[in-house]
Amino acid sequence: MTDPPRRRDRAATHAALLEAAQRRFASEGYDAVSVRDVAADAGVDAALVFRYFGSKAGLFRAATSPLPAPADLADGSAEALPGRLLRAVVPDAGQPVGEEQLLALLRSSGHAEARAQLHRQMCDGYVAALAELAEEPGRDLRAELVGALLLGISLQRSVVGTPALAAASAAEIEPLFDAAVTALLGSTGHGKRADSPDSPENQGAGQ
Amino acid sequence: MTDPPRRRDRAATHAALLEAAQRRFASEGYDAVSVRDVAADAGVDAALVFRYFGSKAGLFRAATSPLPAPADLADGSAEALPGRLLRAVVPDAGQPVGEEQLLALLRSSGHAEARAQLHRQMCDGYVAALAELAEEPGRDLRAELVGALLLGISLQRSVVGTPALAAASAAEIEPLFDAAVTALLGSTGHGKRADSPDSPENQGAGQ
DNA sequence: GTCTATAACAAGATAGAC
DNA sequence: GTCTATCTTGTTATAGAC
Repeated sequence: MTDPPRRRDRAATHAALLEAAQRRFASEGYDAVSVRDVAADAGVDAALVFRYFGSKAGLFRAATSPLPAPADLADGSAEALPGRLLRAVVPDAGQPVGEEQLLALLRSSGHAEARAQLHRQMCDGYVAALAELAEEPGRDLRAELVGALLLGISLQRSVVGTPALAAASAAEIEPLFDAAVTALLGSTGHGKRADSPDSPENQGAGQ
Repeated sequence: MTDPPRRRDRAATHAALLEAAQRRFASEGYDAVSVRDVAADAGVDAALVFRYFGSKAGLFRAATSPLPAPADLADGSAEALPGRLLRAVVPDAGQPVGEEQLLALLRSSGHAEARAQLHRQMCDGYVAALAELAEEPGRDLRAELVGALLLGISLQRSVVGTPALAAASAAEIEPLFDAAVTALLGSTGHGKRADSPDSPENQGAGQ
């Protein structure tokens, strides 16, 4: 779909296959897309998939492993982290970051492998970083609830398609999102605000 | 899987097929389960599926349409609605309400039909009821964000499997959830609490 | 020698004929 | 209700172009 069918370039074919797989898996899920589909999208033959990725499962693994780097979310000021997370989920410039990979994993969550990867990425990445900001008691629970909100926002926008959320920009969502995150991370229902100088800026992500 | 293989009862066969389909579609998604699978679970032949439901798609439609009644969520006091929603998503008695249907729809969301049904159920049911409680400006956006939180909680528990949320009971989650809902529904970031006697108890669900 | 396409295989799917 | 035709799937072996 990118070039005339003849393209004798190992790297380019590999990349085209991977990109096509990311799009297909994200929009249709693992089972609904055949290796012939992604090969056709990439403009090459299906046999190439096995030559470069070993199997369909290998292709899926390669297409879904580069989830949005959790390291990028950990650096920077701690108080601004929720905002960074929000912009990662609802990009302003229209540039999707890891939305496709997340969708691919979710739509393929009937498979244990996809579920395991989703679990790892979520727990070790997002939730661990958020737990640094949460207060006791229930630090982990608080962090996971913020993660749930982010996950829900992403899903509402991409698959459920609720009108207001799908049309809203990050700037419009941010005030509400911030208030909710503050309520979830702070003391139980006391309406604690983020401007309290707690400064938990140690970013060790201690598991 | 329920009875000896011979059972000449139209209604019982129909019900057994439907129940098996709900479980299978929820745990594996539309594409991963074959009509043979659900027929075997129901203890009948695969051809019966086509006799009773017309096609595989018809079976899926029948298995996913009875989402948790949105009417049950609309009656009762308006302030208690978030709590009712939470208990619908994380049941105390271990009895999943509409979780299976939600999972089935999500795992099959690569198909436009499943996505459309998900959209309808979400928008016309949950979000419409929640919008009654939200303040301006951004009433719809506020309601959809609460819906996103609920959706995310359900997903974290069932597919992602984040530890704290999966192990928590509704009673443990409720204080945090309530604080977040209050923040989302109330005025922008002013930390408005639910105990304000706004009393929007008109339950007309005027679409 | 390396990259790509053709062709064929076994297994399993849906669906319709009996 | 059973059986079976037809199609699609993932995958491999083989042959062809650069």
